[in-house]
Amino acid sequence: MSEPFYITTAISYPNGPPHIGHAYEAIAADAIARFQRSQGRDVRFQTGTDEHGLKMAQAARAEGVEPRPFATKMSQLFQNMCDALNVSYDRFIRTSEADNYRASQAIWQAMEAKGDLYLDRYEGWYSVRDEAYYDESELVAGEGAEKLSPHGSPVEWTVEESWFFRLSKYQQPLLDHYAANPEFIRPESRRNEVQRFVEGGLNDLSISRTSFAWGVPVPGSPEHVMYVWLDALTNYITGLGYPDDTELWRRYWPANVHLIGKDVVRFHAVYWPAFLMSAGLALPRQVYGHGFLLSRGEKMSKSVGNVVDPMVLAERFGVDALRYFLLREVSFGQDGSYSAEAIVARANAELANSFGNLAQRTLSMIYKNLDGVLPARGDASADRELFALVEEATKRDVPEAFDRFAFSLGIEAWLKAVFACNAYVDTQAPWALRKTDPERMAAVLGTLVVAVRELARSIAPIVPESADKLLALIDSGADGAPIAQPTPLFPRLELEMEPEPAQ
RNA sequence: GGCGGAGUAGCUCAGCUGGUUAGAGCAGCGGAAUCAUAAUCCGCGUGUCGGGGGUUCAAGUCCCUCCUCCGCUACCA
Repeated sequence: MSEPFYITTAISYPNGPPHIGHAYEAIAADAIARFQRSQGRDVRFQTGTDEHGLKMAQAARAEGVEPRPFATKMSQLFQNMCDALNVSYDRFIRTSEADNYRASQAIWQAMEAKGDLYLDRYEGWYSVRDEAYYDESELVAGEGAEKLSPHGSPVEWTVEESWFFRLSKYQQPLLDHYAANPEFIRPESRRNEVQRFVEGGLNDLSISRTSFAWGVPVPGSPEHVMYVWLDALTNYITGLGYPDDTELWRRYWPANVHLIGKDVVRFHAVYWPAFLMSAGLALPRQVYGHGFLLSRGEKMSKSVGNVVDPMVLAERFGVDALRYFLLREVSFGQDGSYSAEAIVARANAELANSFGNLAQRTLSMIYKNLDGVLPARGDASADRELFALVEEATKRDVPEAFDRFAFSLGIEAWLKAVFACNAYVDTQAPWALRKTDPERMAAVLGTLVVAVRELARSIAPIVPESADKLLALIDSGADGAPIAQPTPLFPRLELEMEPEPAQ
């Protein structure tokens, strides 16, 4: 049986519709999942929505509905997005599902049994909007005598009975784990940040709330619901059947990678492993904090009005063009920038012109000059050279890069092979051979079709729909049957004038 | 304030433990070709490697310092 590979995205908080950042993470995770499958790994891929907490309850109230139906409606938007973007998840999990309640309560009880939970009073300046308590010293002055959080939101003095988790107890164990597992937090820069943070000392963590009811009830304390991050993080093991000793659980835990945004690194690299240690469970092998997507170099926010709906982009440019752009343009792990011009430029130059046209000119010549029957590959030195080059890219460079999530480097290596194929077409000039040496023409086209097939397989994790379509056409001629007339794989995109963004 | 990262051709960036004339892609300019989605191929880069100082036979690559930007984090009040 092949080696298991469990990958998760962060689960999205659906108090608003999905934006391009959600799409980016889902697409990246999907590319990893598809790539690992192509390498023969037994992949399990989970994504979903994180639906509890005060902000969801408030968003529901603002629409005059109960939290649960509201969450159901919003969650559906995220699942629709994943489906539209060809995100090949095995499970789309919702933290409000019954099995997540059971798993969250089970991990709670395991932590409690360990003696790591205690009841205390929590008091301080609480910001509803930030969903966080602040120290007096962190507050800033607003208009008049008003006190505001560091983010400028109103705060009020709140006293709450709360369950606490002895996070402080895990400071050293966490540091030991980071030291023993250098790959636990990636990229390197995030690892350093987390390490400094933990070295600075950890306070115990308040992990229950009594001020609202939309959450997982705390076992034995029905007036408490769990801190939203606790049941959110639990989703990663809920999806495998925890607390039951299931086949999924034994096979896929610990996860190979939690793919997350850099903003939630602390929850995944500090709190989550501490919870797991407390509950006596294995820790994930890696937490990878990717960068943010910026709009023309600027942060996206509702107030600036530059928030991008991924579904609109997918519709306008095509799912594969969008997927390709995001993984090609952005150096994974770092922040990256998006613009319509950049998508059009990349998609046209690399997908439509370089690769799409290579496939089209190759298959079109076969269709027109060889009655659509795929010829055998050639064995001249030029053919062998091209092969060696394509193999080097598709069998070595691309997989090596994709394996460590270096998508843009992998795609670059892939492109080099595509360029080489186009150069080969030009120097071999099969259209001239048609008259002078038809046999050689067939050999050249045979060489090309094999190369194109390899290239399509290699890029399939990034642009699955187009690659599969091309592979299906080529494979339809595997047994000597004539292939159908090829049609362009990637459309050339137009950059239409768009109205000024709404202010 | 502390810690960390970044500042290299018009644009996006590679440049590991210091060593021949500092690289790639895009854009731009010139040429070739015409099978193909007017797509492709070939050729062309004299850049103060953020500023200054230093170590060294030799520094983009190490040290000091300054400037700018970003991330994490703290404190003052």
